[in-house]
Amino acid sequence: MKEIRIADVARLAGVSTATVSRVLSDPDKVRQKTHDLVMEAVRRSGYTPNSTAQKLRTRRTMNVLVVAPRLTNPVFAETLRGVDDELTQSGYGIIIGNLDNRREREARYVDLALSRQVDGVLLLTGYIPENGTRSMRESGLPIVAMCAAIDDDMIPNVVVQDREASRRAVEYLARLGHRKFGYISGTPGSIIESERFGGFLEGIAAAGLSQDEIVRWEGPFVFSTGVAAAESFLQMTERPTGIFAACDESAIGFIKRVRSERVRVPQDVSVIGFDGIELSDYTEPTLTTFRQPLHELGRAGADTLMKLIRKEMKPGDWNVRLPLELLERDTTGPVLHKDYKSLRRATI
Amino acid sequence: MKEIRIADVARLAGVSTATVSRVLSDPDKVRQKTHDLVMEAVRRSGYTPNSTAQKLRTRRTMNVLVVAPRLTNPVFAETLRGVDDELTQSGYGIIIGNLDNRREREARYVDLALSRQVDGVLLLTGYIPENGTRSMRESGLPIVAMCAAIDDDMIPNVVVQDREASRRAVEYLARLGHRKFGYISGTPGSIIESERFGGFLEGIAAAGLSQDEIVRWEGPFVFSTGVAAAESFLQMTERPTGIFAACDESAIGFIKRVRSERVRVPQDVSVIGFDGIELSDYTEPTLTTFRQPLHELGRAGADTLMKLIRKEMKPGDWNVRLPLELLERDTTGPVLHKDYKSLRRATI
DNA sequence: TTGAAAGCGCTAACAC
DNA sequence: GTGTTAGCGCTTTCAA
Repeated sequence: MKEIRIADVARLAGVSTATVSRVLSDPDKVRQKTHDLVMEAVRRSGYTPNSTAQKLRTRRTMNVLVVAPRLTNPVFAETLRGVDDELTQSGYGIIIGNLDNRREREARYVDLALSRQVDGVLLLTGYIPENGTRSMRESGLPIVAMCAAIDDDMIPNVVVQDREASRRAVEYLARLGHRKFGYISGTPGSIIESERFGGFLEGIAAAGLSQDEIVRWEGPFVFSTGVAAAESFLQMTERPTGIFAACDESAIGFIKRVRSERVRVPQDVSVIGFDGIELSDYTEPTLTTFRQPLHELGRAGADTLMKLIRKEMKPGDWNVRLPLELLERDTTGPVLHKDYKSLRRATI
Repeated sequence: MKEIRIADVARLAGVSTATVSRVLSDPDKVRQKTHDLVMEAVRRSGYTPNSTAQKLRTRRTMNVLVVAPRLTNPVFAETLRGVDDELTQSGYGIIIGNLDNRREREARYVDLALSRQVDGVLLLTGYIPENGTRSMRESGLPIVAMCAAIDDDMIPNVVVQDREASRRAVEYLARLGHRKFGYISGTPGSIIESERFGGFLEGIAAAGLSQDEIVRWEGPFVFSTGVAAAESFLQMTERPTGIFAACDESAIGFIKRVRSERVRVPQDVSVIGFDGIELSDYTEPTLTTFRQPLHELGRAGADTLMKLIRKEMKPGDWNVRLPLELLERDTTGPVLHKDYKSLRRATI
């Protein structure tokens, strides 16, 4: 089976290759009669343009690279859908750069950018990938950061207000009368974790509290981190009454564990999560949390990249910071001092 | 920032473009001194070859398309890792075609193949994708089917022996004395389901039993299908003693539900699953099941495609059928008629 | 409205 | 060992 080239179609239709090309890319530039003639030839021959040749000639690949730490993470998956929606609309394809949490896999995608297999890059990593020698930045391609701000004039940030929301979480608990706080962390060292913890501390300071008053439990962004935090919590004699978990999974883990020891939520302890995953609305009691606008984030990031690629904006032109929505549900409530003390006697 | 081309490097090193190309692709063909000279120029200029131009010239994209029904399915995820291992070794990249269970998404990937953006295709779909007008087959690209056999001389099958294993499952239960069987299906209409049910029926026939003796519960490949099957099972007066579930998830759902009604596994009912997912070894009791050689499947499929691309084999040359391994664990055992009857009186 | 021709950046014959 | 040169298949001036 021989490859069909544009010249074959041109010959079949009795026109030049230029005309065939015009019919396929901009039909209005061609007489109706010619158009029909060419389309018939295309159909008869089963011609599809060779995309590599198109790319070389137009110097556009119509592909965008999306680099993510780990695909199975539902947060990234949902963001990716937003990206997909926007990009598909603009006729762009997506090449997924899945790091699978291993930094050595970055090199591959740096090379992809350097060798111009994509027209732009969306970073869900929080940092700029490197291949040992060179950074993706050197590709000169438009890049948009979509997971924590990257401090680089050439890279617009389209992010969620993690820090602000974390601060608001503390304010919210403080307004309910809470004075003693617990913080369940996410993956130590990750950008998201440090943003959220930073916001949490800001909230503590704003409430006029000392950092000595808080308890911090460390662990990755998973259910069991919350369970471990709960174990520690249950051992304490002076328990915090307001718990902020850096992700819903650990909030849910925490609640499940303390409830099994007859600690009441929210009467004895208020818990607020982060992310607004689907499950948070199905738990008993339903989880108070911040909903991340992931789909919007995906769309906004992709939209920004499109503008950058089309040179409709310059990198410094704007930084988007999307707000999170507080979902006031049933795991938070006012402090009830008496109940809390009697409970402590009963369960310790 | 101007693009650096091979001519720039050539000028910088004082050699021809052909020499630069040789240094980069086949260093042995060039004198050591020239090699060093060129490499220095490459480093100084920060040159990376334009991959689109390479592709057009060599007529190879060094990319393979992998089409999968749904990425979040752990079965596909694990197969994909095997594919990745093999392909990376050969210097090939992967373009993931995720259908997300929506057939209309096929078109995109058919076009990808037709426009020659890949050198070959790995199908985890069980059928050949189409775009409404044309089939991926018309691309003329090498294709390998890795999920149920596709009956096409041009497409080698590298598959797992679903049918045989299902038959063996029944044989195994029959050997333990079971005569009354239940079948918990997977997604109705899917190729995998029909293969497994087909094998199950073969086993029933081979055991000299009638199809009237069996109970079949329908539902997708998920946990809740097993739970629903269990509800139905619990209502029965003449319960089957041997249950074959078309996937581990539903086997686990079934077991969990019946155990909560004091039905003992395996004393009252034997259950055998399919796939050998990680969880199957963590349940209580541990699940008897067939382990799918997913990683090997991925490697074998990718290896076959590589051979096809390199023209080291013709499509009809071989069809691989990988056997599944029976993991005899704790949810299967001999029939105990007496216990079973007394139990029935107690729980109904 | 259409055609001729140049050239995107690279590799691989072929010649030296 | 190295250079010269002819394309890979397409789009896009430019001229008619």
